[in-house]
Amino acid sequence: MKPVAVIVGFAKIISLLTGGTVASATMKMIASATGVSKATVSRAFHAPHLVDPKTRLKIMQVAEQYNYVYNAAAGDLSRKKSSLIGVLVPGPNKSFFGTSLIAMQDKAQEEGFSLVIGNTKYDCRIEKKIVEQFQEHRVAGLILTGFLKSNEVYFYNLVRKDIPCVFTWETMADQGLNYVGFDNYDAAFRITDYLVGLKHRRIGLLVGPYSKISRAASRLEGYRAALKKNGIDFDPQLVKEREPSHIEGKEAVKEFLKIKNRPTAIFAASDTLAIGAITGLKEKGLKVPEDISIAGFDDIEFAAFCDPPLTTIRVPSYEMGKLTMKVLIEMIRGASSQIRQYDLSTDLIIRNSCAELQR
Amino acid sequence: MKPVAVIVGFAKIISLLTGGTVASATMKMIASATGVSKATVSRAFHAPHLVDPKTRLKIMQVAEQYNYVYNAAAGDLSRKKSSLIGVLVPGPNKSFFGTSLIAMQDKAQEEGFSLVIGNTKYDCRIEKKIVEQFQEHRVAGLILTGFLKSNEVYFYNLVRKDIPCVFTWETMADQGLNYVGFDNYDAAFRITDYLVGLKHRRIGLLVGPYSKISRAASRLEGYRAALKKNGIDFDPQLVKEREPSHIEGKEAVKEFLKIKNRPTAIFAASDTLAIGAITGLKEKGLKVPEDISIAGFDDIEFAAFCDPPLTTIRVPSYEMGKLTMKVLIEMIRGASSQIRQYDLSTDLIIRNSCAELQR
DNA sequence: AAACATAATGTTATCGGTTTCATCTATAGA
DNA sequence: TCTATAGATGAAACCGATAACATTATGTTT
Repeated sequence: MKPVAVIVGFAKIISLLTGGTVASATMKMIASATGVSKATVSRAFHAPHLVDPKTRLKIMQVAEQYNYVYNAAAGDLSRKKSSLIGVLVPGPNKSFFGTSLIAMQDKAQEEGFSLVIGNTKYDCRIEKKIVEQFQEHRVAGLILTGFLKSNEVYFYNLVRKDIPCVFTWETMADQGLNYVGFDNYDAAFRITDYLVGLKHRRIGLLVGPYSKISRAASRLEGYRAALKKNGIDFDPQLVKEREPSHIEGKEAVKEFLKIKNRPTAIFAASDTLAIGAITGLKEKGLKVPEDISIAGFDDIEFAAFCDPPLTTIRVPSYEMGKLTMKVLIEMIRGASSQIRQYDLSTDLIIRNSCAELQR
Repeated sequence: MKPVAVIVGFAKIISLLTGGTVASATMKMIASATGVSKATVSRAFHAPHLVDPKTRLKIMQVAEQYNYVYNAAAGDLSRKKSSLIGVLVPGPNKSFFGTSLIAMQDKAQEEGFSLVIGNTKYDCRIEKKIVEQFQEHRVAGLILTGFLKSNEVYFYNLVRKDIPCVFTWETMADQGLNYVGFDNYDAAFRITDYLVGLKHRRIGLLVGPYSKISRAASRLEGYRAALKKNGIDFDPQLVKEREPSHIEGKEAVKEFLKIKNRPTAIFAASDTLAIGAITGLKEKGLKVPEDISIAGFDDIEFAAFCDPPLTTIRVPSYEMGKLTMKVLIEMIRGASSQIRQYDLSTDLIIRNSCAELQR
């Protein structure tokens, strides 16, 4: 009853042909089989114009026949270059993984680079270990989604070592750092200000690990600045620092409810956190936005499909990923070591999770 | 007004210390600086028990001082091994990227492997190109989320070449193939059967590119089998083959509505497609599940948060990713070339997007 | 004290390419 | 016809490590 037909073709081929191991061919082998030198074979691949078309053709045929596969490690070694690009990803950030990373991958592939990824899990020891792994692989360049503050000293080494680095998902104050990001501070400011515009004055903030990650810290600052501008006192009680996951959001929101004079609106600085918060609220029998307003950050694909649809900040994840990779590759190739800094713009997306405060 | 404080520490360090390029040190340099041979340095790192503790200490100090970083390409070359694992990802599958890939990454890291990822975009030429890139990098092993049917002949080469390969996200009929998957056929069968249990007899199927991807083909087969079991004739009109994206789902569902004697339920063989379909339906003023039932597949994180919450099949993405990587690494290390096949189980998750047919 | 095992280190070939420099044709210009 | 020059190829060093084998120093056994 199972759909065997689908796979049978493949199965047959394998069972027919499986046999002894085929030791992989080398240029040396191709060379002697063709009757030329290693050097000529090498040229035939990477500098065809330097070799007689006839010779080249013969080499290619022999290579084909021997099932030759180029050895990138050997090539990279002797050429002192690398076709690997390291991408350092923060925690299991869905928004990042889902969109920016794909964009980077797409672009890298087009340009003949392979991506090596590493996930820090917000742990600075892991972060360090991964960067070391990257360096051991002599990556041609590095993409960093910010860095953990505790590793500052460490990171200066990267820049100093002339590994092309570009930061993404945040802007860097330093003039000497390349980045393709957006203004986290400004975005947080705007959405908080929007909430105040809806008459809210007790506004909770549910934010990522700002003591570790400057991106999160900027959002906190933006939030504070918006309060200040509107003459609202900052209340530390109203700030909760959580890792951006659905479950953390759900639990944190319940703590907000316990505060006397509880917030009438919560700005969750990631959609995942926001959606978790909404669930938590529903469990407690509260309605969004009637009883409490929730705003998110990221505009992940599903922000528009949850109930209620989420008011949030749209971050240009795909464009950012693509541009970041583009810039990095240009740095890797180009001689120009000019500093490149791009600030992409974000949008405030108003849906239905925030309402004017009724009283 | 900007939060400069956050980054200023880093900035200062960099501006203070940025200077000339540091040529990266080699074992040879460490050796001569320490007054020992290259071999001893190599041993100091990888076989410390073979070297006098005092010598080792001195080597380590010198290495530290010279800021030495091991060169993996060179090491891999001479050792004829590799610490890279290739992961071939199908299209921009959020569910995969979001969860399985993270799991793989976590596990790989623990074991000292780096991940190289490639995205096929459902294009068999790209798929081939990526696999070639992987081979050029001499990846120690390969994780394949199925393969495009058009590349069958090509893939036999991989298996034949003794690159450890494990397939994931689907089961393979062939006895000689390693996989960690789940039964797509069975899962599709169950959810379709569930729909029939709700009295539906006109059930649409919105499925991934089954002519390219056997995983999708299995879901189609499961759907057909369930219909057959219940004595319902298969109607080709009710099957739409689409790439799994939100937008495709939204548009495809509108075509379903144009069919005379239109379906009363739609099984969308991916949650993304299902959520897109729900949006499309809402746009047309139809209610889910009152007017039409929608079932999904994957149980992505947000399936529980859309409106209405989605009835779907839960796929153990994280466990699958972790186990796949575990199996692969065991294959890479272990001498045992025993075939490993794991079928993980899926669950039918009933939420509110499907209702009994009223008439 | 001779014989031998063991520990610590050095020598050298090798992995699979790239690249510089030298060599050898073949064609063009004088 | 002789030299200049470009075109095609080869020889060999090198990239940065590893590992088999050789060597030397140290300690143990009888």
